[in-house]
Amino acid sequence: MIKITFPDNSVREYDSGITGIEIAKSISNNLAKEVLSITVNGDIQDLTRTITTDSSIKLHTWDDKEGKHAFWHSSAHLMAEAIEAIYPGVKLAIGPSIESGFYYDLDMPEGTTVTDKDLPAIEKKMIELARLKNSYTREDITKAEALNYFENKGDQYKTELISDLEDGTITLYKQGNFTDLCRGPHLPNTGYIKAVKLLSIAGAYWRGNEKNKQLTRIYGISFPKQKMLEEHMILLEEAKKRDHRKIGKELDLFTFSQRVGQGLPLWLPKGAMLRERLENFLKRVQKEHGYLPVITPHIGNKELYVTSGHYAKYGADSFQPINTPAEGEEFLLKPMNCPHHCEIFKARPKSYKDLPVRYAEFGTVYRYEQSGELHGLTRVRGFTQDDAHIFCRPDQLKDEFKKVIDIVLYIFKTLNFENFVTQISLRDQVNREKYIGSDENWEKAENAIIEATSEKGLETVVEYGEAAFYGPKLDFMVKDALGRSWQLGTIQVDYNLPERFELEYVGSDDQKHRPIMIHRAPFGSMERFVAVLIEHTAGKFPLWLNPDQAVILPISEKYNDYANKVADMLSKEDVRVIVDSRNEKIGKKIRDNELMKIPYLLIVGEQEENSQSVSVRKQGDGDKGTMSIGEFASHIQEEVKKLIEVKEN
RNA sequence: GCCGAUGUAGCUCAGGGGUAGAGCGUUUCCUUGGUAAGGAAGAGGUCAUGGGUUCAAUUCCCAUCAUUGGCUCCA
Repeated sequence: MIKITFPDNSVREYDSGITGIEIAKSISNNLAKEVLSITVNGDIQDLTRTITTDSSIKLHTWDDKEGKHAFWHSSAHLMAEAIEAIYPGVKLAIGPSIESGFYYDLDMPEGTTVTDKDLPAIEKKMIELARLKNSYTREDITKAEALNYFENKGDQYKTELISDLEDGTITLYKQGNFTDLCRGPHLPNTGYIKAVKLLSIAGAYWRGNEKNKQLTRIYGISFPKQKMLEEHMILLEEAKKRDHRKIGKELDLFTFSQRVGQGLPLWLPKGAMLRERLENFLKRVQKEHGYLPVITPHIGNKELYVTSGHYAKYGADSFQPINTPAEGEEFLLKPMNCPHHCEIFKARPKSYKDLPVRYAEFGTVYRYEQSGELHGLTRVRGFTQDDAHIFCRPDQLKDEFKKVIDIVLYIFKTLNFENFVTQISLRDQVNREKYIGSDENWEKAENAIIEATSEKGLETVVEYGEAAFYGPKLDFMVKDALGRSWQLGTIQVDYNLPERFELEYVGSDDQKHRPIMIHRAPFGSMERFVAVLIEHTAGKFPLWLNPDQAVILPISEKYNDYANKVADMLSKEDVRVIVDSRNEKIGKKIRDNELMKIPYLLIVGEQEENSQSVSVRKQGDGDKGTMSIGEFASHIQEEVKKLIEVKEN
């Protein structure tokens, strides 16, 4: 007998050689049906593996990510089996489960291409194979045997993967006629997979390197019940409705013009109003935190960027220099504000008593992003950073860094961004040639970030290789409607630019010292931030940000004059209000303005004119009764105040 | 930049080898209304651009541009 310990610390005894699925069955038949994988002493395994020693276990169902992982990973194998059956000669690369589903990278036989039209046939084959309920069976073989097997099969990707593995046992998984190199774990059999949807097809480089061959990647998702698939598809539809590109068009926020150029957004009046509100909000916060405004030009002499190191790093892939009538004179569209700000710092001598200085600018920068990478407002070629650079002494660094964290968190809190990931982006541990600066400075900078975040009690993930070329970063990542992650806020510690620009201050010892620089942008860029804000709110912006806070709807054209009078009065009270004076019935006006997501609809007709009032209707919430004009104005002011000030603590 | 898809009216889309359609929007007129679509008439398109095949191309083929799903990149 062996002792099995469960997550709640209860212990049961079983015969040695029991399997996970049998343990589940011993608890309840329902659990046995739902369980998908098992963790045994910290090791995720198949349910069908035998347990022969005292162990602590956890059974995973669809509700755990470990359970989904096994399910989707098995689905990837099932898809590969189906594809091998339909396209003989296909070579398989890798096929993992991902956060939402799975994919497989394939090298299609010469002359064969797969398009979305072929996906239903693969889905059908997968379901057909799933119904056979073939077991996923695990087999341990030696490295030599594995190499031999895949060489015979002519699968160079698998042989390459195996060659890189340590000597020793290698595991294969088989189901039906399909064998794959795999660590597992997998479902007991293919019958668990009841519903499959192949979502898209894309190119992906072998091992993620663009110098390698491009393979065909098929993304899919699968479920244990047909109904769950249907629900998931509805969810995807809902997410599409929140897409900032769609809402941006519907609400007249921004547009693009081919004639202006790709990736160069045009902010329409309503979008500009929204953005201006955000900028004013941040300006107020920054003023309270001791930031000083600066303004710099959109271009800079090429030498500026040679000094900063940006030219060597990005020059070839950027907008190319602007020439002047003078021989050999070249200017760059600015891709960064920091070199300009360094020159501002340098313009006057600084004492240690002057530090920290914090220069802030909504600086528009231009970067030649690859054409395939442009995406709505989230990835563009011209954008405005809510940039600031803090120049401080070493003894001030950590404290300044923590203050910036406070600003970012305050902003996220005010805007109800609750689901964000805080990522510490450090140097690549192996490839260091892409970074500038001394190891010593890098270590100091990296430690400063690690200490500041831990003292702030921030939950962070660490990513190596994600640092900027001049220093490590703390990034705040937020997801869009479709689950894609975008970097918004960023805080970066930099010892290098002060060196390159020979920045100095005079210390209390009357000696020259080098300041440390913090780059920071809480929004990241106005473009990207507004995009994510649109997706978070589905266009229902908080009252203090909405371009129009209220729209006045006259019952008929007879009341247009009164409507305009009300609009004037409210404007004087700083309420942003418009009048819908179209010759339409009131029902139509209500519908149209509800769809435009304007927070308050004010209906005015004979009764309101007589009593000098408005009939208030809240967006999505119906009739709120009648108020005097003054009452409504103070109601709006109160609501705005609550939204942006109560969260201060 | 790479692989795939897409490009028809301001927007959302249908159509299809014989030079075009719907709904919404817009314009004009009727209507002047009480909490999510009142009615009528009209305007609006070199079917992304450039080549090719064909008696004939918006439709088929190729290229370019743009958009888009990914990949790589992202100061």
